[in-house]
Amino acid sequence: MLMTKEILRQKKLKVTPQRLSIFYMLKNTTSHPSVETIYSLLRETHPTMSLATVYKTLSVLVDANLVQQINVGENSFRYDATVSPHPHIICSKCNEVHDLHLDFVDEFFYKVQEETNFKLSYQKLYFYGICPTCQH
Amino acid sequence: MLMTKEILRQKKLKVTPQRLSIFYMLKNTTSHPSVETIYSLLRETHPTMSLATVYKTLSVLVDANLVQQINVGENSFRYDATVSPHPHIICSKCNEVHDLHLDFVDEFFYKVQEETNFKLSYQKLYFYGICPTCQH
DNA sequence: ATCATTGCAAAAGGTTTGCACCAAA
DNA sequence: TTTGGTGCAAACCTTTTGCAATGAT
Repeated sequence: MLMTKEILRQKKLKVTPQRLSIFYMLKNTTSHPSVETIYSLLRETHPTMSLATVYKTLSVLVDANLVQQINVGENSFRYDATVSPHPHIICSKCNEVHDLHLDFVDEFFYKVQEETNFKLSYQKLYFYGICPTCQH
Repeated sequence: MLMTKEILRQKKLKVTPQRLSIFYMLKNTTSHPSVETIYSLLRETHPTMSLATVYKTLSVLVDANLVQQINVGENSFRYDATVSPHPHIICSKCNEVHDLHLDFVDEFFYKVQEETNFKLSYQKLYFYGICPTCQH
């Protein structure tokens, strides 16, 4: 919990219980939750927290580059406290979203930059299929 | 125009002026328009077409695999009549979305499949940066 | 003639905003 | 004490839905 507080201070963000709890929860899940999911889970421990606060807090965390927003093809966003540019893989059956850490991603990034003459800043890579568990 | 009609017939979709015009326009643009853009452009030539029809038609075309839906991080979808799984590159300044045709994409796809044991069906790859024109 | 598609309006998400109150610094 | 965050409700925007009228086969 201390760590979380310090990171917020470092970014010159006011430290509030709401911000702490949202950021802390995102750092401790691999499920890439949506706003609705974050809200319902935190309601259990923070009954007064409003949906608007969740939205506002996430926006602040994204702007501070502490959290990234992803869109996997649903009509809502999901959030990920791992901000390094890593690909995501989505199971079309159970709809779970997993992080991928692949060593050849950077190489790919630079190849694209070279071929296009864009000045690239980041990438979002999504892979869709059936996960090993759901294949049975 | 004949081509468009035939493709719809082939997919056993009823051929209507609305479907023809939406599909035809998507096949003849590289701008990856949103529903709103498609609707306003087509209103000029088809004043009675409704927004709901644009949504329903796009849904039909996506299901028939004649059009793909992409989400580039906006809170709305864009549409692309090139259905082969190619990456997109987005300029963060002018917000234009371009197709990328890279020979090493397939290789990348199979590498991910091998490493993850997923049975992959498709991928969505987005690159973000500043385009050559906007760099000046 | 049949049955799917269209257009309209209403409803349903998801997200944003304005403002009074409250809490962090 | 000041500044900015929170919570509530209303508004907004994109997308979906129900249904009667219309059009494609």
